[in-house]
Amino acid sequence: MARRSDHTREELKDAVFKAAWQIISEEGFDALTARHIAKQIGYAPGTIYNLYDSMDDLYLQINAHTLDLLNARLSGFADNQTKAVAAAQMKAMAHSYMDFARDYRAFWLMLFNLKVTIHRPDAGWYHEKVDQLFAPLEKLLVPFYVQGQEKDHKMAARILWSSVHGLCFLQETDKLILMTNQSSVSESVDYLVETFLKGIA
Amino acid sequence: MARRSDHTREELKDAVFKAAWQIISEEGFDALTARHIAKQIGYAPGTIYNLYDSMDDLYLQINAHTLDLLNARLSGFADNQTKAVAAAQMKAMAHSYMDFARDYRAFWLMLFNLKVTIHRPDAGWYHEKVDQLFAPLEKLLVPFYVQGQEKDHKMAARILWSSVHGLCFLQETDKLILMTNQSSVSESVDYLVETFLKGIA
DNA sequence: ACCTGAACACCGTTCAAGT
DNA sequence: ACCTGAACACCGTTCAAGT
Repeated sequence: MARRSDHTREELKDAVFKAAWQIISEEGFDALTARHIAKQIGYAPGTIYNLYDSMDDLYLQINAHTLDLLNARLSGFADNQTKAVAAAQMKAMAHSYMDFARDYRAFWLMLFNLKVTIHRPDAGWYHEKVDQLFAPLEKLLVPFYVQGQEKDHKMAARILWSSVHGLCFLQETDKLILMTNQSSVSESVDYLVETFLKGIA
Repeated sequence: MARRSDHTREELKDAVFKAAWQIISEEGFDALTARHIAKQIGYAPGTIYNLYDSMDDLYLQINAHTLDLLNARLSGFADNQTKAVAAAQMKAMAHSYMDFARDYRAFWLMLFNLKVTIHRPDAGWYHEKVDQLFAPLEKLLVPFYVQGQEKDHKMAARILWSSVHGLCFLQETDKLILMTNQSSVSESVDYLVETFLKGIA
């Protein structure tokens, strides 16, 4: 059909992204296929490959946007407080993460999909977005470490982050049946944060 | 071709399982397809569906066997020790888990593949295998809790387990770039166990 | 009774051909 | 220059037909 003048390249790329986002939120991430998107936007499947390198590329762009949303949600916590306040903030942050996982379930799951690996040479920008996740937690941990303990401080942020994620992930994906009743997941997260902070105090 | 008398049903089912296991270990879990297995054992794809309900069913059987291997590896730790000995045992157990993840990488990853969900009504036996994972850690935590703290005790086992897994998973799948150098992952696990135990002591 | 293999409804990706 | 859509090489799963 030759070039369609009704959309610029950027508009079209955005239309693909938006269609993909909608498909995922309505039907889950495994419903995201090139043919499905093509039908949605009224173009041929091949067109998508004019705009994105591959479906994995598009998948990565989606994940990047999810990380932006997550970073925005986690960056609103105050820093440089007393230990007690910081502890409360950390709990709130962990719950914020769990809420995000529920609010954006399909997108959050995609971040940990084994199908997609990020070993492409140009994915430095993606790893920077991932690194941003640690910053707010590191700030909250400031009152717990003195100068000269930078290594432990950084390590603690990553450990605590991984731990909270581990609990959240195993719970949400039903990979482990961790709890008997619903409420005790957040109870566990609180217990984890409390215990960990008591351990480093 | 009618019935082939060269194999009993059980032998054939076993052949499918073994072929699947081999394919996974040699080419990764995404190489596991019905057609691939069929070619390997010299049967038609349809035959697999005589022996297993679906590919997901076979997938679940593979996971079950992986859990058996994991349970076997983690069950060899002594219990009812002093706190100090128990702490050392817990670290060793955590490292054992990380070693298992590396030794059986493709199989271990399958346990957490989002593609497969275990919401089938007859999967109680599977969840029992999963529950077994907590038992050895619970035993090691005995010296840290007194009577009346059964709830915290059980919760602690699940939290610690999830935390170690979280670290291991994010590291092994490159989902987060947690560490700068290789050695610090096990360092982190040690720090986690130490800090957590200090927190509950 | 067991196994086949064609068939159905899908995939991601490519690329010659059209406008 | 852009888009098509057929083509290629795959999927999981089913089931009439053969022995």
